[in-house]
Formats: sequence, C-alpha cells, structure tokens
Amino acid sequence: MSKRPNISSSKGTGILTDSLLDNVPLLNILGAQDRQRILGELSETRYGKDDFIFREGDPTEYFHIVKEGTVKCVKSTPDGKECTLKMLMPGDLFCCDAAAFDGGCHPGTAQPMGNVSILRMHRKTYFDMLRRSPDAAMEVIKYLGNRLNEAQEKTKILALDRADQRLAALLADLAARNGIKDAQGIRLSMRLTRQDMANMIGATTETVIRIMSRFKRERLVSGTANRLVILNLEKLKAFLSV
Amino acid sequence: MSKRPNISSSKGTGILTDSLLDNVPLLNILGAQDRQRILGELSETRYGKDDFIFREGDPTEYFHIVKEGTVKCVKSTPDGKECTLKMLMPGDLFCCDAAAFDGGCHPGTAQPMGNVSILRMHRKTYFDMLRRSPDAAMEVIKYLGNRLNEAQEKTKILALDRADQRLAALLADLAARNGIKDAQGIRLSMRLTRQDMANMIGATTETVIRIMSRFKRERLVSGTANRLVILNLEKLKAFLSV
DNA sequence: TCAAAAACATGATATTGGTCATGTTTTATC
DNA sequence: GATAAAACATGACCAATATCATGTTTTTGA
Repeated sequence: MSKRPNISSSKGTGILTDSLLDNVPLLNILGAQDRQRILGELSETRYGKDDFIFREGDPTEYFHIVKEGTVKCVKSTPDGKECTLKMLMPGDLFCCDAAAFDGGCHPGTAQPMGNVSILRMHRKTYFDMLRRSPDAAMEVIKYLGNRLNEAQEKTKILALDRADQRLAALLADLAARNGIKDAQGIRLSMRLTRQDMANMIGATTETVIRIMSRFKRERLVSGTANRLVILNLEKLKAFLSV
Repeated sequence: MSKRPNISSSKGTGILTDSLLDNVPLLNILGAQDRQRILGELSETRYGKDDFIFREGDPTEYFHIVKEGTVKCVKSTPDGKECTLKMLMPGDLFCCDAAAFDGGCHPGTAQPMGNVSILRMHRKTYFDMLRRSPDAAMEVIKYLGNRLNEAQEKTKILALDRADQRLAALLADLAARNGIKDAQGIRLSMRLTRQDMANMIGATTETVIRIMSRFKRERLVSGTANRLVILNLEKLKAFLSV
C-alpha cells in the first residue's frame, strides 16, 4: 500500500533558485543573504501518486513547502472512511503549526495527488528563521490566520448546508482558485474524481455522482475527473447559502 | 436585538495587573518592561449575555484576549441558522488572524455566553508587539497552529460521524477542558442548553434533545443547561470513531 | 410569588442521504 | 489495441435526521 518515495534530494544544488520559488511570500520577504542561507537549508523531494509525504501519527520533524503539484491533507477513521481537509497548491506551507513545536505527531496524512515536488526544512532551522526574521514570523501568522478562516468557513458549510450546496461551494471555490478559462467555461486544472469530491464535502461517492449527474443535466458542469468544466458559475453560486 | 455593552474601560488603571492575567502565555513571555508597556495598551470591556463583542462583517480593528467568562464564535446564514465554531475561555486570544492584517472584516460574530470581561489592543500595537518580540510571535504561531488543528479535527467529525458521535465527542471535549470533578461525575462549568450543543455539532435542537434523553437513560449524563454532569466519560468515549 | 419566557420533551411524518447491488463507460497499462 | 482496473451511473431500499406540532417543566424577571 505505501510505496517509498522517489527521493531526489537536491540540497545545496542550484535547482532551488529556480523561478517556481518566486511565488512563496515567506521566502521572498527575507533579505537577500537570509534568503540564500535558507534556500541552502531546504531540501527537495519528489513524490508520486501512491506515496505518502507523511502519515497521521508520524513524528513532526520538518516544515514543508509545496513547490510543484497538488498535495491533499486527509484524516481517516480506523474503518477506512476518509476526509480531505485541504488541497495544498504550489507556494502553500504545511506543518508550520503547533504540532511541530513539542515534537508531537502529525494530526493527519499528506498525500500527493499526482507527481509533486516538496521542499522541506528541519523544524530547528525553521524556528531559527522565525526568531531571526520578524517579517517571516508575520508571514506565517498571516498564512495560519487565513488557513484558520478557511477551515472555519468549511465547518460552517459542513454544519449547515445540504450535500448539493456543499458540492456547489466546493466547485465554486475550485473554479476561483484553480480554474482556467476556456471556450466552454472554467476548466479545473487538477484531476478530481467523484470520490475525491465526496471526501472533500463529507458525502459518499454515490451521492456526489447523483448530484453531478443533476448538475450536468442542468448544464452547470461537464466532464469527469480528467477534464472537469464549470459551465455556469453564476447558477452554481445561486445554490450557496450565503 | 443588539444591546450596547456595559463599557467599563480600565485603561491605565491597576486592574489589569490582577492575577487573572497570569494564565496568558502571550503576556507572560514578554520581559518585565515590555509586559508593563503592553498592559498599559490593553483596555478592558465587560459585556453581558445579549451583547455582541463584534459581528460578522464588522471591520477588524482590535486584537482580543478573553479575561473572564466564555465567548462563542458563531457564523450564521441569512435564514437564521447558526453554527458555533469555538468557545473561547479565559486566556484565549482572538482575531490574531489574517483578517486583521489588511483592514478586512470579521468572518464571524463573537458573543458572550454570560458576563465576560475582554481585553483588547489596537491592531497596530499588536503588530508592533509581534515585530519586537520573537517570543510573542512564536507564541501566536503556536496558538494559531493549535486552533487550526482543533478546527480540522472538528471538520473530520462533522464530515464522518453521526449526530450521537458528534455529541459524545463534544461532551468528552468539554469534560476535559471545562469539567469540574464532583461526587457524581464531571460537572461542566458553563451553562449550556440543548440548543447551544446543537449549534456546536451541526444538528437541530430536537435531535440533541433526543440523543441527550437517550444518554440520560443510559446513565452517561445528567442534568440540563445550568447543571450538566458527565456521569460516565469512559462509556461516552466508546462512541467516538477513533 | 406569579406570570411569561425559555428550555426540555416526545410523537408523527417527510426528506436527505447512505447502503448495496449491478451494469456501463472511461482510463491506464502491458 | 487488448485487457484489467478504475471511474461513472442508476435503481431499490433503508437509516438518520429534519420538520412540524403539541405539551410539560424549569427558569427568569418584575
């Protein structure tokens, strides 16, 4: 079940200076010298679809940044039910949180949704950086605050909305974050099965399939996993509770 | 509907040095001088049950600390449905988050659950403090990380568990955080109606009443809002999914 | 202490969404 | 391009929970 990752660490090489890192505010905010030093402390690892970056219960030793690809954060129950908490995109930070402080354990699993490239830094280095640079600390506070707000909005939707509303909210959110406008509508840039969506909205795969079939009949969406298109974002948003 | 608060600001008086502030890590971590200066910048306000500390959509100007009492963070829909995201207890921080950064708006409402006393500091002062003191910044990062983990655990429960499991999880959590051991069991220290519980677990009041009736029959809990006692925490925990 | 309001309780019924079963279509892989 | 696996689809049925209605008990406040 758990394949080992394709490790291709590039610590100390020139690879990390490439343009993919230009959209990481946490790194950009550092002075030139600090930035260079920190880049030297980051190591890069590539993972594939069936790897785990870490699993629920593993010790938290590193702070991570998504460089390329999409990573999902999931929690699961002993009987195999799964819930996807968040999809992390390039530039997203993870494990900046408290679990990393007291040598605790990961509260969830981080799993690639395809080929990804992850940068990581030892917690000690990370905490050093935060202590040295008030700008970096403020950036992390800002990032965590946004994550908390997102999580609370999700809580509200789970607590108060019906499955079709939750799905509409998910699709609208993905369209805004990861949508690429094309001739027919807004195409989602990542592969996303009905199962994936079900895990994100707290419903079963069958329920999502039924709702998607309805949305398709109503010309709100089209396509399946590899090519999902939002045809009518406005009408989709009319489902939302607020 | 919205009464004005009972303002009794005590900025600059000796009141803020009282022992209630000894359990606020963010303040304790500061050096003696800084601490004194920051205490001078905090103002205290008292609110009653029907006041609002702030409401969804209000501009975020202040950072807050709960000094006394319990505050609930809620979000609501236009049609009057409500969901309680978090109960804040003495020592808890709020609005340390990103909304406060760019002069944005509060994503939810903060409402006292009885008489409370709240300290607040202007965002400018708060950000100054964080920039000056790496320890304070680390404390806030730690706090936000914990809040994020809590929120994600709540998401998982909402997404995967039945109403009786969600209620059991809530009661177990409250027993651990706010329980006072007494002869019969663990008494919860705050008033908590079936309605309050319903808003916390994403269910209706009737559903919570029915489940509580069942839990009562099974001798897991006893009492109502003003005196809620957990009689058998172990058996209650046996309901949880993990 | 008395009245009004809030909280608690329970039944009947409707709705939503889960479960299980079965079949088709699409995608991935050799 | 054949074949296996994954994803998508749909129906029948059932369980969980919402909704609505009505009544009792407890709490609050004048």
